[in-house]
Amino acid sequence: MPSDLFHVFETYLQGKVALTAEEIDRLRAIAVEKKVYRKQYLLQEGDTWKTDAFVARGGLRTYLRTENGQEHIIGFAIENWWIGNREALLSGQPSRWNIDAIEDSVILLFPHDRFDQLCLDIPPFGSFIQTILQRSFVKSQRRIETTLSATAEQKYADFVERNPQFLDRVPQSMIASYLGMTPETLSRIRRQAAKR
Amino acid sequence: MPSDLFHVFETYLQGKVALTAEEIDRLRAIAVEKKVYRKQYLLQEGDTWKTDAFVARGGLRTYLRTENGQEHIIGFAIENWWIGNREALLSGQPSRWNIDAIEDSVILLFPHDRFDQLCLDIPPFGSFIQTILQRSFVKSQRRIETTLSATAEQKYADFVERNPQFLDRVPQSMIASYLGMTPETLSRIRRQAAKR
DNA sequence: CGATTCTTTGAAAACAGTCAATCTGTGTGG
DNA sequence: CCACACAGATTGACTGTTTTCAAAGAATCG
Repeated sequence: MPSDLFHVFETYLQGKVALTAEEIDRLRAIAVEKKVYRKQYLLQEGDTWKTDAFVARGGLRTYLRTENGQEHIIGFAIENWWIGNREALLSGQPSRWNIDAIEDSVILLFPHDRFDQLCLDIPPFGSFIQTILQRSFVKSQRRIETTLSATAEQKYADFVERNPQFLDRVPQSMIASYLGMTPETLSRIRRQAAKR
Repeated sequence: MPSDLFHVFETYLQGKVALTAEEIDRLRAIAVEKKVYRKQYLLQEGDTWKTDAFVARGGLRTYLRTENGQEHIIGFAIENWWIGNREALLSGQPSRWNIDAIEDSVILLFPHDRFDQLCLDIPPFGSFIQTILQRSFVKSQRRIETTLSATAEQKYADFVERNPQFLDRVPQSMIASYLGMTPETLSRIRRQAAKR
């Protein structure tokens, strides 16, 4: 099995931002490929996080584990998504989150210092990344909205509508966790909704 | 009453980012001061939003009104905070949120086009603003965490710890809305917590 | 097939929401 | 200065939803 998945990233960039071959080479030069098999960690709480990370293949989850052992899912990421922990990256502090693989995955890791430098050196790339970040922010605010205003059933309907790509790749119990309810509740809600 | 509160913004910038007098003048040149009295709107759902906005005085709330008339508070902002609707700003679409004043307030409005240009023209300012945005993102993720993992009582304790500056300026019923509970529930929680 | 993991179901308990009434503090007008 | 109105906060009784705990059913994988 060949394992150079940088081309996935190249394809992703196409149509999103116009870069020269040299510029892409500069990105390639700093990319490190990392395989994370199912149930393995990409990041564990307590560790530091100093990279920008792109999922080239597979799927992962980011989650918080509380003192009493409960896991709360912050988010999912599959191929062509960015993943990581902005808080730990900006603060330099140990991560409070965990990231592990739901499927065998391949991640491209870009050391943050160098990545940031490339954002400055290649303005179109920099503003592209900035847009990605701002969209993440908007998404996270949308999630807060839904959390505040929607019933459990509406939350699930909203998730199905906005994230159909996860439905068949993520266990239902993890979706429940992401939505802030127990697996039992989600199961019952689905039964209710199916009746219509 | 003199009404030039740009100096509040200047004071805010000091120590955060080193700008020359000319650079500050360029910011001043595009700033428009707007008074928003208590209960008046800075932004109404359906309107477009094309500015970056800095609160020079007073306090405001951002909230979502659902079909059945319920209000859900997205956030608060007081002097020295930025306020606005990034989703509407980025998309150009009509706002789904409302922003109104909790106290008589004065806002500095920077037309987004020109503001963005200044971020490019004055790199230290640009990266300062970028940092602000990233911190907002991190904050919003923190809020999601708390929503998912904390009990009602923990949510309130967390709010008190992180946002003491709002406690004596925002009605308790609005804090309840922000935390995703009814005013009655918050009242009961406070009584419980006081017993210890 | 057997083991493991995930989902579903049921019954009881805990929790938060609703509705309605009362209480408290603030500010206004007579 | 007092009386009143108003907004916000509290309290109680009740209802509805979600969680918890336990067990049984699917589905998946080696």
